[in-house]
Amino acid sequence: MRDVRVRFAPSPTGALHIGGVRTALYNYLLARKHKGTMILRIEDTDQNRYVPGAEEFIIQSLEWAGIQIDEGVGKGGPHAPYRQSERKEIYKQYAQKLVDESNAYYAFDTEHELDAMRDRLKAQGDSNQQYSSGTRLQMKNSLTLSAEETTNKLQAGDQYVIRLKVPANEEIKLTDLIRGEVVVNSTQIDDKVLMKSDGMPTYHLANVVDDYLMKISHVIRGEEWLPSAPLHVLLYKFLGWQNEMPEFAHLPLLLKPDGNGKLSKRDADKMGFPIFPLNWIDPTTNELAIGYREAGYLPEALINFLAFLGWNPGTEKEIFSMQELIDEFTIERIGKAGAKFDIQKAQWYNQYYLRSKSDAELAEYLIASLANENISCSIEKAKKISFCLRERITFPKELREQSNFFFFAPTQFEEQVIQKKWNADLAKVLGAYRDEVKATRTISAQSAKTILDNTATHLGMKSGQVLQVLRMILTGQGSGPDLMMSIEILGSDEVAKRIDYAITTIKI
RNA sequence: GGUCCGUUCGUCUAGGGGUUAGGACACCAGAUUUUCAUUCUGGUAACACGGGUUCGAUUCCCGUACGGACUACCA
Repeated sequence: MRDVRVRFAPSPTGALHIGGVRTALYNYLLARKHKGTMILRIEDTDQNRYVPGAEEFIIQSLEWAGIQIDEGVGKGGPHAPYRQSERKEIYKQYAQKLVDESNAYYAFDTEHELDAMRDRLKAQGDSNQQYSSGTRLQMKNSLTLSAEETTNKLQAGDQYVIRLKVPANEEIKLTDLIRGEVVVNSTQIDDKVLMKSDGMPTYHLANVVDDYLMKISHVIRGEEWLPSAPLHVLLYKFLGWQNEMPEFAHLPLLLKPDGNGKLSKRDADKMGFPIFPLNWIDPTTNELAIGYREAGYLPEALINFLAFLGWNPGTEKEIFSMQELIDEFTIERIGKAGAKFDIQKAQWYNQYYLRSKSDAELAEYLIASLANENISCSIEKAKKISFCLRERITFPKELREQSNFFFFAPTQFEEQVIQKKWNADLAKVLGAYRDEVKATRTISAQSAKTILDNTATHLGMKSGQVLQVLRMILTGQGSGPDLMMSIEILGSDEVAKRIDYAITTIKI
């Protein structure tokens, strides 16, 4: 098997989409599995759609996701430059070669003329209105113009494009690693523009030339490219590179969660989940789209989730680190059908990976988010809080949200609970409990429990009768983490203070 | 419209000529937790349809339906 060299080749027309991350991931997994090379190539041949910042966004996103680039934009390498806009001259040579060998031709048709041709064919009831073997001789190009006219036009600086001369009625076969053999009749393929009038190549030419020059072994890309894959095969053939042609694998698409169609930013917004890996501010609208990172997803969770959208190891194991994915990954086990995007599964993965963090790691996060609000907290306390909350959270930010009562005493209590449970006897128990707690300098969850039991029993009650109210006056909430552990963290002084406040405030 | 690709629980999927069609997420119930969450146990739930081939088809073949992608001087 030849050296595995794969590329992720996005176009900087906006933020990198989550589907793009998956495509990059599959490329990366194959590269790492075979000790190959992962290349990042930027396909910026459309000057009109270029979005500033998109390239940096792509690089940062991959970095965050843990997808490492070995060669390419931002990294360099033996086949630089890796930005297609900087390789114009290279494409021009190959386009010229194709023209010289009569596999391509100059075309001078204006946009208006092209529209007219399509309208005419449509009116005739033609099933497809293409610039192809059937129609090219009715158009204005170097096949219909005399050599002299063509030369004159070129020299006069007339606008032109170079089109591929696709032969009529030839079976073009290709083997897709995911779909098997795909056969298309060349009559179905139109004479694709290879070089645009602005001197830039189109995707088709640039892609084939670069994949050849960069010695790409496997082209792993989205299914939307499958229809044009036969065209690419034809290009390899015309350029004499059929023996070096990469293997193709066209990935099933990520579909929207409800209904059908491919996943779009609109769907994600509607359902309330991120579509981009990182925060992205649209440069034209200035609108902020929250990224997976900022929404609290851990990269290992996202990667595990994404890997399983269309691929599985054939076993019942569902938790995979990047290294395990690399070890197990094979293209053969990629599914054929599109996968609906299910954010609930992503959340489940997130919860799993978040839980596998140590108390110290969670504490670090908690301290940082508290620091943003100028609230100080010792490492010890933060670790205890993390221990209490770790089983209760899906996202890191919940650590801060659910720990609020540790830092701020409740000032009001739920009417319903108080109305229902509060009475003179209970107040008496609470008063006694406060005194006992206050007398205990350092209170532990264990001692908090013992004291409560004793106090309640002594006054003819059961601790269970007091617990709900005690939670309410201590935390302001009807439910939450283990109350005795919470008391330990709060400390005896604070607990006494809060009970005191409740007793003096609540009047029945 | 044309070309290409696809179709197993609600979702992601395993499987494969004879299976109680397996797992995970979600959902529901019970247990644990004197709260909630967690955890544990259990449960509901799928081979798109019609023809072949075959002793037998969810699995192979052909159609149909449905869905998707593509059909630009966009990638």
